[in-house]
Amino acid sequence: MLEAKLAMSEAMVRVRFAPSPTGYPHLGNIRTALFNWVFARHNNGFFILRIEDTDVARLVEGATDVILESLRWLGLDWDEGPYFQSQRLELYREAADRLLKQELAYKCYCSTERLESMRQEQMKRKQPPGYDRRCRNLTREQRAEMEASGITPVVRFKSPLEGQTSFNDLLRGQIIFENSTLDDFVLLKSDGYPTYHLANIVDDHLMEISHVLRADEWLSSAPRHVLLYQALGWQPPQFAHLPMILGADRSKLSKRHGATAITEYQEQGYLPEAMFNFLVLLGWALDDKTELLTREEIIKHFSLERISRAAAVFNKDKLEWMNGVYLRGLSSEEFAQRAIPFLEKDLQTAINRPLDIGYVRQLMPLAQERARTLAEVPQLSEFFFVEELEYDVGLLLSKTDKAEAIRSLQASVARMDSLKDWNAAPLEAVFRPLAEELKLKTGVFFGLLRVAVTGRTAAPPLFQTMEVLGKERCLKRLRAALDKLVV
RNA sequence: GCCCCCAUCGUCUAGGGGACUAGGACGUCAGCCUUUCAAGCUGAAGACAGGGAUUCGAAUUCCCUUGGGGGCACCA
Repeated sequence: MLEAKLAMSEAMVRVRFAPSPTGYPHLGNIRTALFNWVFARHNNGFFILRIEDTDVARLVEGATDVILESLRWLGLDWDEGPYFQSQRLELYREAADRLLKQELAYKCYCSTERLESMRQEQMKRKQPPGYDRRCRNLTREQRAEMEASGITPVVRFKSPLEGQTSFNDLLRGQIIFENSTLDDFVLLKSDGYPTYHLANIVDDHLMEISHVLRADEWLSSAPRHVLLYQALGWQPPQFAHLPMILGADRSKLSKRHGATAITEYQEQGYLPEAMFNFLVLLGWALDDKTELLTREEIIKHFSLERISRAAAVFNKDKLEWMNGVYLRGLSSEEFAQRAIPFLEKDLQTAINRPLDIGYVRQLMPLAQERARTLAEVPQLSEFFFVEELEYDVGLLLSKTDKAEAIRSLQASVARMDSLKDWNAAPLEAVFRPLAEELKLKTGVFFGLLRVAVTGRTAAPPLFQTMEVLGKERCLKRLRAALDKLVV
């Protein structure tokens, strides 16, 4: 019984996403969250959210909210948390005290100025920068002296001076570091807050995290973490360092790369389901051909073994394509629902709000076929809403001369006037023969009508557009076009 | 400078010794469809970084070089 329980808890997957609220999460951060979440769901495990707010100086107001919002947007629900490290300071202090007591850590009184100039000097001499361990072996007297001078010390870890530290990375195999390349890093800052290294280890242990799936950039500090686990006598979790997502210039994603915050993609009209699908494909693939997968399929098939080791460059074109596919896959009702906020927000202010929902529903399918993002919908459909079309007369005359355009439009007005059944099919049944009568190619004639009716040369199919616009609007617009030509 | 990771079309990737004249997707180009646009369909161009080694056989294994990335804070 006990054994069964042990085996079970051993197999229990508990992963965490542990962002720091020093900025808004970008694609890379969220991809890490997503891999953790999918891994948890695949294994019927737990996905834990932990906010690593131990840097008081760099804390960004509202960042935590944006983190939560980003996760919610993508449907990455968490089973525990959010925990806040700022509320757990006592735990880190206890761990640091223990290490101090066991002489596995020591207090360091060096000033930041000294450390800075030391680093400068090391760089100048092309030496690897790192703490020179001046305080590592202070005598009792020296320490008393420092304490007396009122300096608030930091606590540093006593890294082993020789030997190796290694661990098995689930993606990369055995990773070995020479201890001599590690310096005595800080565990506890002088403000009483822990550094990432300490807090991370304490929490991962206390929260019984089974797998740490984090970005590649952490690989270099992994030996410090392993050493810390050893010093504290704890079993380290399994590590997997995920490939990073790079910007188009192949460097680490940062503010420089434009739309970094994931919430901006929401504003730009991307669907969370498309983003989810796209993101999982950045570093993971099911097979040699599947690109489109539902969330359920992803959960079902996800595995660490199929994660690639190489960093990936974010390819926005592909995201856009995929978003378009998801957009077209929506029911027209669903599409309308999602597009309406964008219409309300971006349609020109001269257009009355609230919009006529019935009318919106009618025209949405025409935009749905063409949009790659929801943000494009207002632009694609604006001509449906404006009272007066604004366009250059020249557009009417791009394929015909003036006399012919006038003659054609007049004939069209006459036919329209007498048309009872205002639908795409009957409209086409009227205008196709009319083109023949006018001795115009359909391309030319329909092109003329298109400009008159939409003010553009590129628009949804003419007769469907006319159907949605309605007889009154169409007549009005043809007459407006005639006015433009006659004047 | 030191340490670590990585390396297949422009980009995302499949490939885990013979099934590879290296597959798919985005993008690009061409054609078809067509009242324009979009979508769709068909096709084309496009990659195993280089050099050694192992092997009957290497995109696949090993080594070196080169290239790219990351780290080296009282930041995470």
